[in-house]
Amino acid sequence: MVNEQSDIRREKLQRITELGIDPYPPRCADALPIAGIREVGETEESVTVSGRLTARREHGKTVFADLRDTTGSIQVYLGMKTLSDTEWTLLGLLDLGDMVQVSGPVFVTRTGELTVKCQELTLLCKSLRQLPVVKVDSQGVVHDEVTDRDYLYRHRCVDLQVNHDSMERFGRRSRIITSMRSYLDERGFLEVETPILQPIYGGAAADPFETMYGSMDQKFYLRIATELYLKRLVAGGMERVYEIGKDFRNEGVDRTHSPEFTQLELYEAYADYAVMMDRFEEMVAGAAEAAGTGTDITVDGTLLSLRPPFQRIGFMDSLRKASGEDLFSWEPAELEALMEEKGIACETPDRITMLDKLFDHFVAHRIIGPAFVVDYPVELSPLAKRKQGDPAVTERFEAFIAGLELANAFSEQNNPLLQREILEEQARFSAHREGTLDEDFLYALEVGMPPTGGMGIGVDRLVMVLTDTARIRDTILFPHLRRVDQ
RNA sequence: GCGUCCCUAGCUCAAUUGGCAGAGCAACGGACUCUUAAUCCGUAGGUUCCGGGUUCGAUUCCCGGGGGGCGUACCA
Repeated sequence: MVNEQSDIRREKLQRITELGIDPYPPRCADALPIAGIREVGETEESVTVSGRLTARREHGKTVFADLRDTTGSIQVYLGMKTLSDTEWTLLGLLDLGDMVQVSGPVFVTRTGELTVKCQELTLLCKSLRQLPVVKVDSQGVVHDEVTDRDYLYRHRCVDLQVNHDSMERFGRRSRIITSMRSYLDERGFLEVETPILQPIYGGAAADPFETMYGSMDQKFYLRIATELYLKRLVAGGMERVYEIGKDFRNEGVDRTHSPEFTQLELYEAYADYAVMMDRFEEMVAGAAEAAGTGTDITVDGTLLSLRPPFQRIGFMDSLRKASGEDLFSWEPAELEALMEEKGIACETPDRITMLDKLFDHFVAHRIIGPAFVVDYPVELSPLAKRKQGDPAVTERFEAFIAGLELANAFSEQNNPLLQREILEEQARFSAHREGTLDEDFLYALEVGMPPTGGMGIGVDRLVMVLTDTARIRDTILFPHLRRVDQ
């Protein structure tokens, strides 16, 4: 489709080429980051800076332009007298969005703006698309901010350029992940990669994406968790392992759920869920520092502290307190009546599922935290060990911050006979399973896995908390959108 | 999946009861040698998401489709 705006830019491109200028040169001279130039300040010496043209203010034989790179923005002064004829002509053919390199001394204008006086102008890349022009006035008010989420998600390259917050958020995401990786690396954890395509899926309860493996003529699934493979590695003698990667759950999308999301799973031999609590506390505090927020953060207007130790909340206790009833002694029919009264839907109204839903309703989403919910009923925790002295509950916790479930951890079940029994039982009742046991996982447990603590951390959600972001999609660079046929 | 709201120029948004589709920014032409949402004069820019229907006439009302936002459900 022909569009007048891009026609104009293509024409300019043509004229630039006719000037003997390569609009897409293969390389350019070394340049200082803009932040570096701001540090140096005024100087007679010539500096070189590269960036994208974001604004232009013309005054006849003089032009002021703004140049931006990842480190910041700076004003450039371009005068007809200080440029060659070709450069001056080139300047007239530049558009907002073009990338250029300028060289010259740095001075301060009458109005106090640090400015590079351009004595050499080089085009680095001609932009053929007109991007939205977002302006910020002297009061700091943003004008014409782009708010069309569809447009921004479909063209993240535009979002990153016009929305400073977005660029900032993804920078923080990267630093958060780096800090967690460093934390684990420094403690002797081995980063590994396990299959994304799996013949049998497991490690969580969720609908999988299915695919066909052509040359094997077999159905495969995109993993819903890395758990069962990582435990195989612990059984094999990799005593400390972790994986940061995508899991895929063929489920609905909402503010806190993305079908493709990033999870960090780690397993530590000779440790238990109490050790995992320490790990979580330390990693979150470290990630907060890396994100530049420190441990006192604000999420959706609420102040909270990420300084360890985090609060412990009993699953059953908290439900008892929050509901004012001892729901654990209730009959299923009574629970069902309460569910109906509260308007909580439940497809499989067995006692334990209902208790879990009631917990979500009364407790989970209201936990500001940070807090560890402990003592989960065994029925909800098929891969966790039972608590000594209280076989009704498991050595498991879920970590909550600002109402979000951020982590799930337990002392891993390593009794192969018990694990088989539980998984077989599970397979009989769970709608999510197709009755396929992961025999190779059980084989690994039979070979023998030492006492082990394991944990999964929802990375996208951690980023949400540490960047005060309301939607998980805003922490994912390329969230899924329906395909639109053009 | 269900409910609800939205889709108009490159971007942000108008358009009375159903009556000539408009503005700001960006773009284009011109003026201007320290501006910074630069300013001033002028110009162009539209499949009103798509397809039907009602009507003399549809951006507006109705039906169907597409995409998105929000809420809700599913997600040990």
